[in-house]
Parts: sequence; structure tokens; C-alpha cells
Amino acid sequence: MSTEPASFSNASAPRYQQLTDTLIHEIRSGQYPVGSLLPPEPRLIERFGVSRHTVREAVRRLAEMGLVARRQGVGTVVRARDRDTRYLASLSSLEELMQYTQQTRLKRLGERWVEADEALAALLRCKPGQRWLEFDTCRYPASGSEPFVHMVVYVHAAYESIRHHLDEGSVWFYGLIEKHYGEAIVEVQQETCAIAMSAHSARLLGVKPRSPGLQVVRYYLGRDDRMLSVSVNVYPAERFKVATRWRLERHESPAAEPSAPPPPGD
Amino acid sequence: MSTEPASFSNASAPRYQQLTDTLIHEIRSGQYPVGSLLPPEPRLIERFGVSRHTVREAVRRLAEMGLVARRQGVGTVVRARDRDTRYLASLSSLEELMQYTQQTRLKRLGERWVEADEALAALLRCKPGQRWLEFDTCRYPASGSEPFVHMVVYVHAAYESIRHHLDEGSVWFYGLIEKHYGEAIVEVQQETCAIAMSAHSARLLGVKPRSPGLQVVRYYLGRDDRMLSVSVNVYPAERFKVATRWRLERHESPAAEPSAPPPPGD
DNA sequence: AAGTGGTCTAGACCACCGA
DNA sequence: CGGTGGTCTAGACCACTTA
Repeated sequence: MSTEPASFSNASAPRYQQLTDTLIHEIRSGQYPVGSLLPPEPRLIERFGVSRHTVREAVRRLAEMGLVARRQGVGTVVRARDRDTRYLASLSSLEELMQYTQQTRLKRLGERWVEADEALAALLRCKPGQRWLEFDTCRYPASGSEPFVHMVVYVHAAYESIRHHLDEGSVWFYGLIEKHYGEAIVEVQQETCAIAMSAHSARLLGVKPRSPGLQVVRYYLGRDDRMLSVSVNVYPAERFKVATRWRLERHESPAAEPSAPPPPGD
Repeated sequence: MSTEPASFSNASAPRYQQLTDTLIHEIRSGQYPVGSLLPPEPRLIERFGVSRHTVREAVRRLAEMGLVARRQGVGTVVRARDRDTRYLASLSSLEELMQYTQQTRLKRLGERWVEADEALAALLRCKPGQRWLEFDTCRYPASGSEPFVHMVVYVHAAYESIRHHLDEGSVWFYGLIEKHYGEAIVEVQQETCAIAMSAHSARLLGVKPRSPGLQVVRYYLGRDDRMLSVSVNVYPAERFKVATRWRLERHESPAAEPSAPPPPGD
């Protein structure tokens, strides 16, 4: 039992905080490269001479910061060396600019269970064979009969019952999941690319097949990187633009290094 | 010991999750109005017949969602009936995912002074007649002869001399401005849309004219919203994807308001 | 089958706050 | 002072992944 002093200064800080600081520093120093595994909990317990609860609290905070991701049966994977805090954009500003606030109507075209084949599994980042609930929808401006986006939404089987709540106005799918399952959306990932429009999308949007379209895929992740929902949005080229704004942000002061060597670069 | 069944569905979900759901529902229903106190932990322990750990886990998630704030010595205050979603994305995560770090080569194709006509002025958001320095460039993967983006960069006349520094590896234009003029980039705006590719871009990228392309326009603004630089990036549809990641902002728990009135709706 | 993280209990002591 | 949430221990069993 080494019961390492855990750290330099901060002797008065809570034990878990000291662990958090130490681990942050070790991740930043490259001791645990991105993609590698943090030591499993039993090892951290030995090393720091604390209870499992304390170790878990420390690692939980690392996960909250996005530095690591925990995976049952696998371990704790390092995801990033630094918590990046320079330019920040909020998702809500994104939605505003997409004019998605109540001024649009959602129309449900269809709904069915799908089993992920190779291609769908790649899109949904899951294993082939998983079952998902698929919704086929279009979104219209509040006044106007031309839809401006064809949206296909996949919802994880565990949350299938949200389909009973889809009529409640212009709510978002992830909003429904949060509302009815108490499962917080902790991260949203978005991939944007240009495509030649499929026949199905083209027909719905009233444009020619294979004309340019903007495809935005959004991944909604819960705690520990569980994929809760995925939406595939296709916009006609002429009718849409995605705007985002990043602003220079204040540097979160504390948290970081007490006596530890200063971060490189930056 | 009532050991309440906690809720409607979700009988198989973890116990803390059932508590979370129940409490969310009760907050939303107005049973605990905004500003009031949630029952203290001992009461929740009795009511649900669970251990303190489980209660705390449930309440912790409410706090994470911003619905409540815990204050030592006071209690758990209800802060909102519904979740306010604040997600943040950092610009650096964007760049990472675009694989723009040193692994690409920039090739300068041309450089000239342009006077903004009506169309260019609209793009650059300036008045017609303004003079800008225009760079025509392509970006290549570190190994490979196929460019993956055609980039046209406009630099405000005041910073024209950066053209002498363009050879310093794979630096960004805005990096050069910050470096040589001490002018901080305070805000970055980005507009993404799909286009039919122009003949010029198509030739450079080796694709057919009018095939789908992804156009990303970035505006770099300095203090006082001065436009310092604008870059227009055109990517071929098959070869590129823009990825962005938003993470839930950490709700700094208590601390905040001493006596200040709580913020309204948000 | 072994090892990981996920959940949960039953205790304990502490720091903080308000009456 | 009494009650609140904050921290922490020492166990236990489970679900999941990998081999």
C-alpha cells in the first residue's frame, strides 16, 4: 500500500479532487496517451490508498470534462489530452440560426423497426444486427407547403416508447428522451457533408434527383458515450445554410495545475 | 417505510434512474415550484426506501441537468421546471477533426488585389469598393497529389504584409494575423452550405463541374467586430466531412448568486 | 472465466448554514 | 444548536466485454 500523497499542493482539497488533478496532469503529460486505457479502478485504489467510491468520483469528473470515457467491460479510455477552452460555440445559437424555433412544423411520414445492416451500422456507429426505431419526417416552415429538410431519425430501442409522445408540438427527439427517460444528452456530435440527393429525398423536397444537397448527421450521446439517437438531415442546396459562431472565451481559471509544470504551447 | 415503486414504466432501469424520472416529473408538474426546496436527502431515503448513495446519484443528475442546485447547509433548490440545454463546442475540436494539423500542405496558386463588387461585398459583408488581398490556394494531404479543398482567402488591406510570411509551414491565416499584428481573433463565424461546384474549383479538385460540393465560409473577426479575414473553402462531396462536437456545459453548482435575483426564463 | 465498470447498501465524520 | 449537503469507507452483487 503506497497510499501516494496523490499530489503536490492542494493538501486541503477533497481527496477525489487531488486524484482528478493528478490524473489530469498525467494525461496531459502523455503518460496515458489518447486512445490508451487509464489504470482500472482496483489499481487506482491501491495506488492512492482510497476507497473505490473516491476513485470513481475522480474518474467521473474526468469523464464529465470529456477527457476520458468509461466503458463497462472494457475500461476507461483516454479521449483527449486537454480540455479545450479557447473558442466556444453553443448549440443553442446554432439552432436559432437554423430558425428551428417553433416556426417550423414537423410531419411524420413513417415509422418502422430496422435492423442495422452493414451500412446502417456504420452510420449509426453500432454493431450490425442492432435494432433501431426509424422515423421518416419532413420539416416545414410555419407557413408554406415546401419542406426544407428531410429528416430520418433513429432512436435506440431502449427509448422506443417516445413514439407515443411525438405529437407534442415541435419538440426535439432528444428533448423527448430527456423528458421521458431522465437520460441527459451529454454530447452532440455533428457531421456535415455535401451529397448528391437520393431519389427519395429529392422527391420529398421537390428538387431533381442527384442535385446537390447538404447532409447533416447529428449524434446524440448520453452518459458514457451511449448513442441514444441519430438524425440524418438532408437540405436542398439553395434553401439552406448552417451558421455557427465561435467566440473567444475566458479561460476557466482554477482546476488545472498547482505546482505542476505549465502546459506546453498554447 | 413506504418504498414507493417510484414510477410508471422503467421498472428494470436502475433505481437511481427511477428516482430521477419521478423527481423530474414532479418538478415539471409543479409539485416542487421553482425556488422551493426539494425534500432533504433523509426524506427521500425514507420515501423511496433506498440508500443515501442512490438518492444522491439521482439528485446529482438533476443538478447536472440544471433542474436543481444543491447548497450545503441549505438544501436542494429547484432552479427550473425544464432543462435548459447549454452545449458548447470548441473550435479546436473542429480543426482536429478536419485533420488540419500539420498533416496537410498548402499550395499558393495566386494572389491579387481585388476591389469588392456587389457580389463580393455581400460575401465579405463589407461595402462595395473596399480593397482586399485575395489568395487562391489548395490544400493537400501530407502524402498525396489530390487536393481536398480549394480555398480562397481574403485578407483585409491592413494586414496585407502577411503575404511575406505565408511560407511558414501549415499555419493558418488568422494565426499569422495574430502573430504579426498582435490582433486577436475574437470571434469566428462559419456558414456551411451545399453548392454545385464552379468550373474553377472543379478543375482544381479533379471533379466534374456542377457536381455537389461543400462550401464552408469562415469569417474571422477581431475586436470591435472588425472583419480581418474571410476564407471560402470548397470541398468535393466524396472526400470531405466537417465534424463538430458539442458537450454539455458543466453546471457550476452553487456558488453563484449570493442575493442576486435568479435569471428569468433564459 | 476473468476482469472491467455499474449499481447499491450501511454505515461514518465533516463543513456549512440558519435560527 | 440541529439539519443540510459533502466526503469517504468497506463491503456486496451485477452486467458487460474479451478471450
